[in-house]
Amino acid sequence: MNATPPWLAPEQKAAWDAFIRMQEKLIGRLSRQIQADSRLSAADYLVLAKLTEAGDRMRFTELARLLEWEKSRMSHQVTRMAKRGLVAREECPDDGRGSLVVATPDGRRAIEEAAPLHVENVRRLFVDALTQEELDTFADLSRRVLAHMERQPG
Amino acid sequence: MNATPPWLAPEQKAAWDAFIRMQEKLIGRLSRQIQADSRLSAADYLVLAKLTEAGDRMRFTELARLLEWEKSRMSHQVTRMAKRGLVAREECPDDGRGSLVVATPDGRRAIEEAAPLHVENVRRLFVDALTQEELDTFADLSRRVLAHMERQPG
DNA sequence: CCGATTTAGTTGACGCATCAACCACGCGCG
DNA sequence: CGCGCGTGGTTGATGCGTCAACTAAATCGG
Repeated sequence: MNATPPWLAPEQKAAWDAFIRMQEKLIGRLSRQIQADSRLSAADYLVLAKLTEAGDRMRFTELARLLEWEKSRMSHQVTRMAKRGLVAREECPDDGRGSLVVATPDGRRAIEEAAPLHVENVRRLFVDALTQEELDTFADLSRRVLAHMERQPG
Repeated sequence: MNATPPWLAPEQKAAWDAFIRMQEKLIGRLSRQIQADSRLSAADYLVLAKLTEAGDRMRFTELARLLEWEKSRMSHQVTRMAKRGLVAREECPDDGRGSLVVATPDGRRAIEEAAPLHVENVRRLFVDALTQEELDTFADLSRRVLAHMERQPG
């Protein structure tokens, strides 16, 4: 007896639906805004943000690790960005296999222009929706879910 | 004076980061699980779920409206799904421009197989992470953010 | 009834994400 | 030394999502 049923209880489903709808709209709007406001995609933004935060030059794998991206994803992304002049690849002196990713001046300029606009959108769409206390609660629950997931397989 | 600064306060940034990290991992895992557990993509799943919920046959635009998808996205998706035999397009008798999307028997079978597995993953990764009270709080805050966004332009 | 506009849907190009297969270098061990 | 393996990274195929441009049918105003 007492097998878990193959559906969610209504209150559980309600919570899940609310989260999914919010999350989709929020992420969707923000990434379209980045595109529209700057010459960067959301992915470009993330890469350049990490990269410039760390002195404009980083080991490929380290960058992938910080973003929690697969190496293949990172590689494709760097290829596209290099083609558009936002970053460059450099050989790694310490390790013949390795490569370094470097932000170009143009890449640096692009993120410096994009960042305030993006932050403003995050504020407008998300931060301003809740009080600080509510934000804290929300963050706390998010971290709980994250921690829970990290204990789960697959 | 009192211009909003071009960055977030640390407590605000902390909340934002926690949410983003959780959301990325959760959505990523779930959609990879759907792919692995069934012959459906996450997008296929959503389409077939709505479609079968509504009697296996729906007006194209209505389907797009329910999922809050752009028509172009819907159209590409239906094309891919039709190619794989999960749905079919039919002409709309009432409106010469219109088209109907119909779940095929194979599509119906696919979602019936996939649904319990997906629900179980949602439960395992998300629902089980929190108490019902916490889920309610989380849902409430999500709905508040959603409502706030809907009052915002762009 | 005719022309203008709106609505329904499609298409092509492009960037993004994942998977699987692959290449190349470094390193440890016999 | 040389061989085998792990690691660092690339590549190609395929599906997804967006934008902009387009076709065709419906509808509205005169």
